[in-house]
Amino acid sequence: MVPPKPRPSIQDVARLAGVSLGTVSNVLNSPNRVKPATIEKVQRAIEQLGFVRNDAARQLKAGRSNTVGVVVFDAGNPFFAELARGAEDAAANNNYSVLLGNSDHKYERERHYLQLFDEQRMAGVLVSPTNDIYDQISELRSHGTQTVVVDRKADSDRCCSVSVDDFAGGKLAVQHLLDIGRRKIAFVGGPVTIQQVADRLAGAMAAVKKFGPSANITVIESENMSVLAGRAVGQALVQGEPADRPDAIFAANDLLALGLVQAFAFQAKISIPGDIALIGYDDIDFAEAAVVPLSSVRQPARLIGSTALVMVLDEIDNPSTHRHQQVTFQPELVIRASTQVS
Amino acid sequence: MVPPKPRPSIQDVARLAGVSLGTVSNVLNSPNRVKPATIEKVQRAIEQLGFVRNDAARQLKAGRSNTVGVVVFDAGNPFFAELARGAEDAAANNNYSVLLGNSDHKYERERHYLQLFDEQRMAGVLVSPTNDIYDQISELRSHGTQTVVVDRKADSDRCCSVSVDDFAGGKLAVQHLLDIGRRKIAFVGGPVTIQQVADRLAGAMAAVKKFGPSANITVIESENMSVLAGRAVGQALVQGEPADRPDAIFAANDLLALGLVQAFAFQAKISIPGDIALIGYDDIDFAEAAVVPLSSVRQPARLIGSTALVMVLDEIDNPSTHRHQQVTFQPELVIRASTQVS
DNA sequence: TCGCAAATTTGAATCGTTTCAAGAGTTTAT
DNA sequence: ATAAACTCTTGAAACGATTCAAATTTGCGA
Repeated sequence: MVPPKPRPSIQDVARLAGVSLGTVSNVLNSPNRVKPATIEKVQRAIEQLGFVRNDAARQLKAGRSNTVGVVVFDAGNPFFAELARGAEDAAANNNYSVLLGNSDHKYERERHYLQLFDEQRMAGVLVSPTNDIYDQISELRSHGTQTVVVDRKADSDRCCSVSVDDFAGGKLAVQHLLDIGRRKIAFVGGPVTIQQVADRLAGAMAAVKKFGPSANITVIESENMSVLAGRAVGQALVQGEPADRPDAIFAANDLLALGLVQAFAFQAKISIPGDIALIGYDDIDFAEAAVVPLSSVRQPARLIGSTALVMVLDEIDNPSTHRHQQVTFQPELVIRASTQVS
Repeated sequence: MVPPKPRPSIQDVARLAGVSLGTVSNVLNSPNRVKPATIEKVQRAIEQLGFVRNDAARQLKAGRSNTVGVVVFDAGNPFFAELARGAEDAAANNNYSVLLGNSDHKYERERHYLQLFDEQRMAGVLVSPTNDIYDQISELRSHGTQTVVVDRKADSDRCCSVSVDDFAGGKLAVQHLLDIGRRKIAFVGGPVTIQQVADRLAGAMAAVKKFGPSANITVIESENMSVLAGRAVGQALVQGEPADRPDAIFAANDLLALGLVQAFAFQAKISIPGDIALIGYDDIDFAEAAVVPLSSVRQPARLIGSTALVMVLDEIDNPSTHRHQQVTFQPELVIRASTQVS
């Protein structure tokens, strides 16, 4: 059993290479100032010792890190996975790294990650906040960690945010359902305490209201936003009176919509879009690949991620000239078979 | 424009509270040694200044961090998302944090994250390696960063690994297809250079071989392992001669299988399991929720993650008594409608 | 009131980098 | 040959937390 040998430091490298520690540091950080022959010597020593920079010491001296933390509440949701990917791409282009914390819908874990990122003096943080996390975000910001809110418009103008206009998205979806002649609309989603759900619903209602009294919308609140929850709602509809059924459904996300598709398609009880037209939200890969390819409202997930990252970097690099901004992307209607009456 | 005020240090807190910096540190780390009244004073000062510990300094002194890095190649794949979740749960129980790096199938990014974790002196690392990353892992290990390989058996016995017996899984799947009377089996998956795919295929072939000459298996190599790739293969089968079709398919993962389902179900060209029985791999949530609920081979993703994390912690905490081990979980057959001839 | 042990508090030393003024070598221009 | 102007290299001084031996205070019994 060898005692864990201490890792070699820049000192050890310097000693082995026969130079001073300042020179080793220069080789690492500004090789142009060092004579090529010396670089050679130092690099040989680095290799020989297996030296790896200690980022903790480096950060301590520098005062900040080159890493941006991202907190999402469901890393498994394709939308967030895509968003994170966008952030990573943008970071890679700027010599930053992205580390992901998955809060798994748990408030406590979300706090934990924000605390961790604060202690680690992350250069910046991207966070898709649950409802009650705002005070902690402003605390983070007041400590000097630049933060950008994603997938939701920041309440105040004291911080940047990148989001998609969920109201417009909801309106777009329902407008489309009305356009193809449906009048008895149902909204499936929940819990409505989630801001995004509430906004999409509000948009949906606005569309119906604007259309006039011949159309109406009912709200079916689901347990959560998963495939299984969607299927449960779908099964209830299948078992209910056909006369009570809506002729079109707007689901608050694609997972729900997929669950509905499955419940309806099972033994072909309800035809899509014949009996019920169906539109989802997010346009995840599975939407296109469903039995009945699913119409959806596309959110530019990747773009949201990369934009947010660029914004946080701007805030980091130009704290004095930086102006906070709320970027809101417009969602886009994607029409597929589930709302196409041939 | 205020210049970014430097963050308060433990020194500032000490000054404001009128105690020495050692006392502040004690309040933070061993409050039992400090008089309650003093704790009170110090905490007030901490609050007032908005002091947050500087993890870089703490790590520098301590020599190691409380964070475990996890590198996965597709954070969006439900299997890995679940694995990460398991790791996070186990970490949370032990006062560790987990940070996720998504390599997005890119070799270069995988290297980048391993390098980053090395520089950050992560307590440990969990990594699901692509084929060519082994030398870098052993480098990591030789630097003293404890590493556990997940979702793949480590080549050498010099490091821990947690995996699932893919050979057994493949065998299980095909044995089941044979059990329900199918003889003309097809394997869909690819590229076969992926170790996991190769192992599953080998298991499948072993099952057929053991059964005897009345059964046979053909390999249909897919572009990749996505839903779309599965659908492409499925469409080719739909368009081909019915006589050439297999009577059962084993897909190397559920995404492929879902793609096949969709191609077959479209206009009900091929019935499942009537014409072709179908079994997937991974048992992701979508499998149960498919039009035809999908039989699959379940991998205990969450358990893999938590086990791996516990193992890496053991290696961290007891470097001298720690024995490397290769844990291999057995996969489990999950039978659903897609292979049930009623 | 005094003495001694236990309970608190102190602050210098340390971790491994980066920075930067100053020193040492080289070259170029006269 | 000498000054001026470079190019390289050096090493002490941070950064902010933890540790720990030493100093100080407190509590208690006689």
